[in-house]
Amino acid sequence: MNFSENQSIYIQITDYVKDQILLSNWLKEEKIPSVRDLASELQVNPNTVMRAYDILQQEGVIYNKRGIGNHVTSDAPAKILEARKEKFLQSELPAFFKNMLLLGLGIGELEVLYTHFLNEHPKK
Amino acid sequence: MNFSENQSIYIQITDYVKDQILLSNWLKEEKIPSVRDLASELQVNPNTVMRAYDILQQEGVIYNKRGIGNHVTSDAPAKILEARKEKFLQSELPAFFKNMLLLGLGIGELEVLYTHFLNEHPKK
Amino acid sequence: MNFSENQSIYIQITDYVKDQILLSNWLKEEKIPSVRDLASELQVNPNTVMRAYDILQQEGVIYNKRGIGNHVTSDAPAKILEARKEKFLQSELPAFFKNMLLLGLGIGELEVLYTHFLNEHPKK
Amino acid sequence: MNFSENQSIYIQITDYVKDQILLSNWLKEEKIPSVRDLASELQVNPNTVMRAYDILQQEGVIYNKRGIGNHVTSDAPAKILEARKEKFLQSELPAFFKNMLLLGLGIGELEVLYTHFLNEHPKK
DNA sequence: GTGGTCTAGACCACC
DNA sequence: GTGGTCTAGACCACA
Repeated sequence: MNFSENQSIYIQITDYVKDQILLSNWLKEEKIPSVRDLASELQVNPNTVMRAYDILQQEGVIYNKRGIGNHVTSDAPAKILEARKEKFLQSELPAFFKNMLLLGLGIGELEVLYTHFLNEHPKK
Repeated sequence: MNFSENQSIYIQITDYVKDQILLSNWLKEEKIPSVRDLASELQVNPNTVMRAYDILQQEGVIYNKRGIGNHVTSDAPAKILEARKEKFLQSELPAFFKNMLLLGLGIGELEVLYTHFLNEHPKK
Repeated sequence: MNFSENQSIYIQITDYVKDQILLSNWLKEEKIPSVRDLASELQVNPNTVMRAYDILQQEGVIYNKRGIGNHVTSDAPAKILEARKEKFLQSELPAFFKNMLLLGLGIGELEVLYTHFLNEHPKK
Repeated sequence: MNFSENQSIYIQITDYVKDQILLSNWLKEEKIPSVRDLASELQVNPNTVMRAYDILQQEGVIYNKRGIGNHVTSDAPAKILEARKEKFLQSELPAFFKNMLLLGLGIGELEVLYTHFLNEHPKK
């Protein structure tokens, strides 16, 4: 995995885990990779993975069974999706609209660009 | 002004200055607020404003008349617009469309949200 | 049984066993559940129960008859009660009183709360 | 400061900070010691103090002014007191009453012990 | 084997 | 000066 320079690694790891869950690669109530395993897979220090797991636990996305490992909570996918939606509507959308105004882009032009985008990124 | 937690303050200040120029609040060849004045207005350390002005100078958005102050360059609005457009098309737009897909949002719903936004942010 | 997050499970198991003895659910010289049985009943790893039994043996609360199983010692209730009393008076009581002061709780209010508690936890 | 063996150091540091606030040694909106300063004062690694400060930030007890340092929030004392009260009523009180029952201690005897305690710990 | 804690030390962005 | 991130490595409790 290649990490972006703009964001701290542990945040990118939380996003990575959430993606795996949303993509159903890691299922509800199933064990996820141990701290050490994921660390060696992603080529980072175990402490960094630990920090990501800490955050995910606080967010209720994973939980720990002592001595056994971390597991996906049953409502993890819903929570993740909800949080992303919230963030999109609250912060990304207004910023996007503001940019449209500044750049003089109307909803009509946007639609053209969107159609373009869909053609280049067809559903699998 | 309220600063976001996610970005460094000096970057937000450069954006603020650029916004003022794009909105024609600060005109070409006109003097902009001194480092000290803007610092006290925005409630930040003068060094922070200084750093923002440094960057704006490097980008050719403002220039310094010794002993007088900083001024907007004559091609500032064009430059800023160009850069914003570039960034918008290259990185923001694809990410935005990707999120629309993820959240199952169509161009129709987007139009409704946009109309809403326009009503809440009428042009002066 | 629901285990607290704040304490290790094997400690909670020793407390559980001691409670059973104090409540006369498990009598002197009687056989107590085997490691496996208690483990499956409490939904924990047998090693964890084993560790708890080890400690209880060292404390002289239970003893092992080879090939037969663990039994409550004849002086177990007295020992447990003595230890609890000691701990209660030495550490819990002062901390409790200190908290009462901090929260401005008097002996009168405490009595009300205690009556409440008794109503919700009637003796069998 | 002497740390207990039973609890992780960073938790004890959060309690230490809360105590300072409750005792009005550190006032609302005032700067608290920097990570490095407190670390050297308490003879621990800066990372350990950092972890404590992280938690306190999440709890809304302190907040960070970038490049300047951490400060006590204005509602910190109320929050801390509220949390301690909650914990006392929810977990300490029931455990305490349960012990009273097991040890055959009535409210009358408790009152005697409390009077005793008050005599030994007079208000300053 | 699992996670959790702590240290030492480096480097960085920011003010 | 401030906090924040990351690494390397040790040690421990727990299952």
